Amino acid sequence: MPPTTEEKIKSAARTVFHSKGFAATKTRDIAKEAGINLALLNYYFRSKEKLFQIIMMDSIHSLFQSILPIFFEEETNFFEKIEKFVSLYIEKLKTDPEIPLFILSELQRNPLVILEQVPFKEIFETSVFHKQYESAIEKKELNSISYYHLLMNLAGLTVFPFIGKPIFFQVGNLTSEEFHRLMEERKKWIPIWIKQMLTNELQAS
Amino acid sequence: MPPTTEEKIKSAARTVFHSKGFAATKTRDIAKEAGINLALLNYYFRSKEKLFQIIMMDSIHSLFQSILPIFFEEETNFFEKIEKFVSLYIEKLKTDPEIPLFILSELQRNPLVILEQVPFKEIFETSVFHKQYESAIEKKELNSISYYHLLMNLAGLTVFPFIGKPIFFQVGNLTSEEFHRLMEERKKWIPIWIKQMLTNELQAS
DNA sequence: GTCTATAACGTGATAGAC
DNA sequence: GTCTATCACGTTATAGAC
Repeated sequence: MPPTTEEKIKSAARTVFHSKGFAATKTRDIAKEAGINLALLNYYFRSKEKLFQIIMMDSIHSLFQSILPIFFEEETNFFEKIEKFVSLYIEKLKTDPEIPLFILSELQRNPLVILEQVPFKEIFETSVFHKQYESAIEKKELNSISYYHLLMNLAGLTVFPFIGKPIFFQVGNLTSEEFHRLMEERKKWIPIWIKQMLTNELQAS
Repeated sequence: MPPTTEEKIKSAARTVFHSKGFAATKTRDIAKEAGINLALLNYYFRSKEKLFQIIMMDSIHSLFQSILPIFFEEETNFFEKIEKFVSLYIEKLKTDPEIPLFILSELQRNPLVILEQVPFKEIFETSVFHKQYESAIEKKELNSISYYHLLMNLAGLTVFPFIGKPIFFQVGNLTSEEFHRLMEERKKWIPIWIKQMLTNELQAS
């Protein structure tokens, strides 16, 4: 079944918006990428703004839908959740590496539209993951480090390599294959590093 | 001494470019922010593009000039350099939190202009920091983890909280004061975490 | 150096034929 | 549904008075 015109436009819009952002994207670029006429874009989506909102919501959804259930699982423990999250997220970012920077860039310029629609807060506060963390802290099984530090470390270690990719490529003449190999290694390392942070004796200097 | 007109324009341009990026910035916004007439912008800087290049080079310079010398010091050891870097960088990012996202966003859309002018590669390959790392690996004082992992972890842990700030604020109703307190804590924790990664027994699962 | 007025152009969107 | 042609507007940049 060949893609419909609507799908061709959405797919082209995703590509162009992801790489250039809203302001730098011309509707003509999208039409050209989709191999259709400019007028069709407005016929199907009314305006550039409407089309963008759809792509943005799709992008957020595609980035979070796969990993959210992990944090709400009852049958896995705290560190198993971290392992699953890191593996799945790196896998996702290997195929769509531009999405985080896309979201974060547009977020700075238009916070409300995005943040209002994504219940980050509820997600993290009410998750089983959060409960397991609090419980482990209370039982002194884990070092008492702020939950925010944990989230920042998890996100920073997992996502940042993809955001800073062009710089790392420049620093090391890294090829795409080498980069992917490094990301595969990180699937194993990041959970180990996180576990160390939370369980080892921490000697403040 | 009051700021010259040229300085007022540059300062306004920095503010607006940093928050909106090149494409979304209108020269009228800059003129208004600077409290001057639109024509003056072209009188002093010829074009929006030229003005942007100046701001971009300034931003890169301001983000790297303070931390680069650290990596080339002869008198400090490997872990002392990490401590100094983290402290200085977080301090810098507390006053200019938008610069990393600004650079990374524009980088994706226009890699050459930026990467050509910043010798990241030389910086890291020829640094004393890199030599100390290689030497410690050879003497088996450190776990043999790729240098890229080290750079990614260092950058991810330090910079990512500032890039993802709006999300963390949403997740936790974090106030600006609490965020700054967390960043102060990270000045101490990040070097410790990095040291653990490099020196502790790492049990692969 | 600084301003007002305006030229030149690009872009989002629509009208209307097919 | 899809196209060509065109409108309406905003934006960058400049001309020219002061």
